[in-house]
Amino acid sequence: MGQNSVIPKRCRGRPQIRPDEETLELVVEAAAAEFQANGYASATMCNVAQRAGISTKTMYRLIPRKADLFKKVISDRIGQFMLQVDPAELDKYDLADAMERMLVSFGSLTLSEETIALLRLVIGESERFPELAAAFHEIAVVQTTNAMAGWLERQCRRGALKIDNPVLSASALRGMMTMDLQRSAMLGLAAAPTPDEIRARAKFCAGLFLNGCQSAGE
Amino acid sequence: MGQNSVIPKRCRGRPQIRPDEETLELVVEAAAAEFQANGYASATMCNVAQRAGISTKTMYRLIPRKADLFKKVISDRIGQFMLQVDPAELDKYDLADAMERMLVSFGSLTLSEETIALLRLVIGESERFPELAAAFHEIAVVQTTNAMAGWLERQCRRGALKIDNPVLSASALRGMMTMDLQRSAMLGLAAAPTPDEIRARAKFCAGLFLNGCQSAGE
DNA sequence: TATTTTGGAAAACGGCAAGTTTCTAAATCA
DNA sequence: TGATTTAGAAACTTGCCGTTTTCCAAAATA
Repeated sequence: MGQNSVIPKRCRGRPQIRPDEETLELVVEAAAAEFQANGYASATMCNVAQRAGISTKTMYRLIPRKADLFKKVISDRIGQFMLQVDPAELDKYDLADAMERMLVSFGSLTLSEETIALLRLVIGESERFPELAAAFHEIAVVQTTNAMAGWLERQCRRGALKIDNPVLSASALRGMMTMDLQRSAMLGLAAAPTPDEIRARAKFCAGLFLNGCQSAGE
Repeated sequence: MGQNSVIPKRCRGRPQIRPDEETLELVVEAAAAEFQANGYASATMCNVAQRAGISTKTMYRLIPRKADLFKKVISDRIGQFMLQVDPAELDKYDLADAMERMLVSFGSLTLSEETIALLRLVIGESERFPELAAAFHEIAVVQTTNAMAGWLERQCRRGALKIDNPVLSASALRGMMTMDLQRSAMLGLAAAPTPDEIRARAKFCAGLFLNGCQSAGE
């Protein structure tokens, strides 16, 4: 039985150049480029096939609908959005440094060229593909917010922070860190920020979040 | 000369039902609804004419290209984005209240159904219409940020705040106030927030911005 | 070599939507 | 009333694109 699945059952006729899975992978990569370059409506299946270096016939055998191809492109890429927050690792640093590091991770994730292109596509097509919008939100927003909120809560238990609503605080933190940078990039008005820019903004946001900016108390 | 321009020069033939300007206004409103409902690519000129209650012939006489119609819809609506920050008015309140009020104004502006629909359109079509993206950014982002930054700077001069970079701080403040709410709405996952929700978030953000959340100093 | 299976190029098909045109009715002046 | 000008409905043209199909060369087995 193990042998059956390993040994390729050679049959008559011209053999496939690649297994279908590999060809499909080529198609999905080509489609990602095409959709990102032109958006859903203006992307054409002919272009996708050309980018992939195969004929439309072969492409349609593997993935018969444009809408399905789009869904596959998006959902394959949504999986990248896991924000790794390792509390034990972060505990090695003092509070401000730890928060800064968390924000750098988060910023690098959400401000990459690829993420921004993906988000632009999902927003633009959220009417036509609401299930993609929901999936994106669940993974890229809810889960990363929860990861940050969990870390905040941990700091509260340690007595380092005093927060009533960690989820709300995490949401605010995300917003101050990435909103403007992400939107400028989505609108095509700025390149995705460099690591240095991300670090600088993380440092600023950590300071603001922890200390506020009121001069009265100082 | 004044009379010449006031007296309508009646000429032979069937008179227009409305002056062209009014008809064009109908078209633009109809187009706004159509674009918001379907996006640029899926909106059809036939639907626009139907919504406006006119024929395609009349519509094309007034605005010959779909792309031009889209530009007109968007740029007509970009003008609404002036954030009014009246320092004299805000000075009547204490710092936290004043900031809360400013954030409520800002939130009401940027989190309305209409603004969110507009932003979604601009983002989705920023490849095809980069000049619209640039105009939107200048008016809706740069100018409102500057208005907020100006107010922050004023508070610094009064000694109420201590801020190195008011523009960066304003950007952070905007982000924490609106990012998540706006994105959920843009993705179609939540309705635009109610005035109560906006007020609550403004209060939270003002507190966080002014005081931070570190418990060590308390 | 004959048969079988595969992939590619390109034509064909069908529908849709941008933009045009034709035809007719309405409304006004001479 | 007749000439003139305009609006609108609907048919039409045109071209694009998703999808299917045809035809043929390549590559394997028997």
